[in-house]
Amino acid sequence: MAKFKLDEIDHQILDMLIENTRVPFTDIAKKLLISAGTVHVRVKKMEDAGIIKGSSLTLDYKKLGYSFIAYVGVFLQNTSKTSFVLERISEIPYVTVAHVTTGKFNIFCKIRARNTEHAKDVIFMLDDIEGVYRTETMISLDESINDKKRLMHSIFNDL
Amino acid sequence: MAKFKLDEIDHQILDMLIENTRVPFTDIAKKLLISAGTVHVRVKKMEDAGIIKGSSLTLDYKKLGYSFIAYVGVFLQNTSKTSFVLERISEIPYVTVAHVTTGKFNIFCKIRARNTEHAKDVIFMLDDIEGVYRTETMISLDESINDKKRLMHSIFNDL
DNA sequence: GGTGAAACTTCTAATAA
DNA sequence: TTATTAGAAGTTTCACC
Repeated sequence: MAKFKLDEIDHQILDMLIENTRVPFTDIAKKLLISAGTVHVRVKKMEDAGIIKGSSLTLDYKKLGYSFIAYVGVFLQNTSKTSFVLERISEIPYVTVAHVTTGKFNIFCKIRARNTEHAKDVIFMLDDIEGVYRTETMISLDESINDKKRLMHSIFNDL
Repeated sequence: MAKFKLDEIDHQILDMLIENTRVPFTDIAKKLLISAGTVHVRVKKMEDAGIIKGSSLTLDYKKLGYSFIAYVGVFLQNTSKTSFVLERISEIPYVTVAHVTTGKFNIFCKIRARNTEHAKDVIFMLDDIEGVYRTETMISLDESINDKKRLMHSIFNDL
């Protein structure tokens, strides 16, 4: 995968859009002392290059009654069953991310649930998948998410 | 934390915005057979209630040269050092998420790096934090992210 | 609550530099 | 590559259901 060449202006545009995707291009233009047309062209270019894959809302799941987060490590009976199990896992909506990993576990996933009871149900669903030997759960007591902008700054300085 | 009451229309609006935050309100209105003004008011209400916390871009980190993902479990010498260590961890931009967890590890984090070499540097940074006893790394070979919309549908059906 | 229309702002594509 | 510009499109407010 080739590295895409971002210049300082692209970087600044991304910076503003990372914080709020609906910020008007005219505002970005004003801040960067360029025209809104230029912002438009640059964003389009980054979209076409696939750097910007899309945009999404950040929701408060706690306010929706889903305050429980856990990570579940999955041990398989046999690694040849990996893709089958991944498929089954992807059918569970409460699993938000799944990884095939090296190290202790074969598959590693993050789940989001209403409460302990509900999480138990979800973990049982995972345990019940054919090919799963056993699972190990880590309950999150507190989640802190690092600023995406910070990472982007480091990435930009590396390029 | 009180659960917020979303009705079918709010849900549909969220659904469209989750997929693309820049979809025009007029498009949403057309699809849901309501006025653009109503969409506007509803979105504002969800923002005010804090359900919608913000919006952000989905970036292709691989294309930016950052294809390495790992999870790192952190063992502390003493749990009283948790907040101090979390502070230090939050200063490392390559750590994207950190959790305080029950179970095997005291702290659990996700890192994103350029490559194995770079990841090693990041893990050494974690190891070097005062109060960290040792760490355990799981390298992600493959990440699959479940559709946010699927989770929202389940949440909506639960409410 | 919702609507429709007016006033205002922003987007976008073509043209020019 | 960037700026300008003008018509198209979107947002937001408000008087009225």
